[in-house]
Amino acid sequence: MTAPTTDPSSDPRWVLHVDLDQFIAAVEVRRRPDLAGLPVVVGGRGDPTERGVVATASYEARAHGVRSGLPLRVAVRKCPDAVFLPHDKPAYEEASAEVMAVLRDQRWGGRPVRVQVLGWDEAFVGPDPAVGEVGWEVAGAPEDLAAQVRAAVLEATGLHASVGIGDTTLQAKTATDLGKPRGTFRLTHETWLPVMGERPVTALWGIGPKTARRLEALGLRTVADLAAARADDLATALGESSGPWLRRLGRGAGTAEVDPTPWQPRAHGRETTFQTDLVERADLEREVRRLAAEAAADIAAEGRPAARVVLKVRLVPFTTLTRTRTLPTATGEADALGDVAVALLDRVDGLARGVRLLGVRLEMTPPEERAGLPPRA
DNA sequence: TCTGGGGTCCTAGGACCC
DNA sequence: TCTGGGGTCCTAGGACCC
Repeated sequence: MTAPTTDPSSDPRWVLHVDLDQFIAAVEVRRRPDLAGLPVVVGGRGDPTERGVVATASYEARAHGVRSGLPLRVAVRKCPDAVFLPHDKPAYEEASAEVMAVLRDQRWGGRPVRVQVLGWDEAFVGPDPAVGEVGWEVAGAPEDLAAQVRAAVLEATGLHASVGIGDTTLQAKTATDLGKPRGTFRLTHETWLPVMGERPVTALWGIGPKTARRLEALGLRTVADLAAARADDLATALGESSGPWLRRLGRGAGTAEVDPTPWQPRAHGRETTFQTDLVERADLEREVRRLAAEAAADIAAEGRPAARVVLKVRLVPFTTLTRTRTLPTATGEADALGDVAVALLDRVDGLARGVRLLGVRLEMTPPEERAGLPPRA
């Protein structure tokens, strides 16, 4: 084994992050071209008088202040002329599969690229490491692969994508936002701090408002602040694992490695927010059993039993809590899992206040280790 | 204005054991 | 009899992402 490259600036490797523009809204417009150019809001059952939030808004609707996560009832006030559509999961899954197939068909340096799927509408795409260091440069610039990918996706699916290029996956993911819509943007070790340094830490993948507030208490507001922070201070304030990880985030650090291993889910769950709060015990039990049965069907499709059952309850007005039971023996049997989930209801106080949401999550036993390999390298 | 549904990972505290 | 330290498992909650 040779030592890994220690000087990142000499490393020729890079990686792309491909992200579809307003994916869900774009899929809807693709099958209803008459909606092109109109404000389109997708979410819930498509009825803005109901409980629900915006999944995706088209750019025309965003111009009115409608964004993901906004309650539909608020969205309709901000943009009364918008077309409201129900969330159609199977349609988006199918469109996603089309896009990922196009990405996997791409070649670079004479070899198939590697694809790491991150969600319905985004993936890392990188050259096969076997292309070799010389080959990376000979094969061309990353901007060429970015253009190739965007053109291929558009031609095959009619959907527009933006692409970020980075020396690390974090840089690539971050760069995509700077290229949107329908664009390409590149970040490198050299340009990371000049471009990102003065931005707030929430611009980083994995830092939300809560972590930002904790960092601000340490005097760290910008990406540059975080990059220059003392590792010890971060570890003390935010945890042995999170502290060092945050510092690496600030520096745009990491690798360009794309992991093409298919995703192995750890759990499947189902949850429902009721249009009117539930109070009756019989209604609660019926809904818990329904959710458990649906989640059981999901794990049965994986061919793996459940090791733990988690019941989630959102009480009126909006208090959310969970109750968990680790099973003595893993099972996939829907009725038995329903019994466990219903029994967990007894460990919740305050059900009489009314229940806004119920959820059942089934955590699966780990998948079989591949034969011939030691467990957990 | 009133807050979805699908996930993952981390942390902290208590129980229990040696 | 005044009290260590480590490891593991379990539970609950928090935070984040798409």
